Amino acid sequence: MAPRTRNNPLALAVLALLWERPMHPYEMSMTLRERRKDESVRLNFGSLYSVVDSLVKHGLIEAASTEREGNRPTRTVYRLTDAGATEAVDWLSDLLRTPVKEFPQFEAALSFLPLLGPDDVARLLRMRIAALQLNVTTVDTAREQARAQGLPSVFVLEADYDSALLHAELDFVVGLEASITDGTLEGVAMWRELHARASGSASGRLEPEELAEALAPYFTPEGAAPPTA
Amino acid sequence: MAPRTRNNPLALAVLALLWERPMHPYEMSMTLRERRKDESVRLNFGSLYSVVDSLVKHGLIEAASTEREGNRPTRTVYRLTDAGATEAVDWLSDLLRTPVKEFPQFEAALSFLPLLGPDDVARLLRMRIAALQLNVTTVDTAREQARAQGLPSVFVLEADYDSALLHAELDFVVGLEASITDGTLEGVAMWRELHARASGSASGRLEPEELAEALAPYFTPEGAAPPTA
DNA sequence: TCCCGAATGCTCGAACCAGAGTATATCTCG
DNA sequence: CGAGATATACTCTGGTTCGAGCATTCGGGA
Repeated sequence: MAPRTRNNPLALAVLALLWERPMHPYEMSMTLRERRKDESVRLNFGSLYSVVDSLVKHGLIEAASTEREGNRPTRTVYRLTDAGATEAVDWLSDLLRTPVKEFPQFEAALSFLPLLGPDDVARLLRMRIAALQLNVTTVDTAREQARAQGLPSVFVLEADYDSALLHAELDFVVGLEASITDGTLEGVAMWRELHARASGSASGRLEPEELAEALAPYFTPEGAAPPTA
Repeated sequence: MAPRTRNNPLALAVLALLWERPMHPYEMSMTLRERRKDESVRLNFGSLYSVVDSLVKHGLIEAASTEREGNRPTRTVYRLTDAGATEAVDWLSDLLRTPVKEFPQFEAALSFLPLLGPDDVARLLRMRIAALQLNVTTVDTAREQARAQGLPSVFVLEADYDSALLHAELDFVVGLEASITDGTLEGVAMWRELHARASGSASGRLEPEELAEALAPYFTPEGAAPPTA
């Protein structure tokens, strides 16, 4: 048997839910929604069913019964196996112990920022700031609501984490926007000049050569020799 | 033609690289490595070649020539099309303007934390803290090195962002570990009791019923009625 | 009574991705 | 000077993921 790769955390969610009681897939998805776990784990129907199949194939869960209510499609109810319980604990422990490298899309965007001009970037970042502020209030009111319901913090730590990351991103973006706008970001002058020339050109876009030349001193073919002063 | 989905940021990286000059796929991957962009964009060979194919199919890049050196496999050199340049700018703008929901694995883990006992969790978090501290120093020395090479900050913003997120996570985890250990986290008493009973049981693991009962007051079938005091 | 829309519960295909595998060329080091 | 390590440059395969689509049932209003 293929030695299971732990790629989709939705599988962990399934194991965790079945820990409580046997369920059929649709019920799992509804339960995850009800508990807002779909904010922390990517949930979509197609993936859910294939994840369940894969868990069955690896003996971590098993069909407990198939039932039907009225004339609806039959539902298969699954239960956790011993191997599944062990796997849940192991996997969860691993995730807590060892940070995994993530690739946020915004980070990718930052990598290629110089393609756009500084003024455009600053404008876009201001829009991002507004959106982030909205997200912050959304998350924070959701947290308050959970507290008001008497749900102890232990059960909503994921929201706290989310909030912490959101605030960190917001701070970063605010600082970045400011440093571009007021020109204190190192290299912004060169960046601006590059695009000033470009906007005079036919396309209005940065010309390939310009960018290549600007980068050349730092990334020579021989490998990042520092530009001699 | 299928209206291209913007899922893999590696495609954006390809567009950005070809903006500078035509390249063949292997050269792209090496350039990304050299510039450390593989820290911000998930790069692997298999994906690179399929991403390139897909971009060709959608007319965003095109084969410029095929060449061979000595007896090596032939290389196809690609160049950016006008449509590709537009797409790069649009996509990049979108990524900067609009935050996209990410699903960090650690957040998923936090969602299912109560499966483990508080002492185990605290121990695992202490290991995570050590690992995160190591990552922080790694990222920060890399940044300093880049600065020492004279590379202006505009070209390494992604590292700054990474560092900001890392610090935020570190702070969060340190706080969480402390609040579990000293018992100030709300609900930790109940959590501890749950597992104290479990460890006396045959399996040494939390019994399904225990967890279900603990959760029941907050997530009733009718939908999250607050437990009446 | 009958139709609309929401909820229930799953199926399917196409795209996507990861990473091992392949094959040659060059470099290195005793 | 030969053998292994490293670099070059893909190719293949099989699993994963997405999201639209399908089929049924139920409740509620005209």
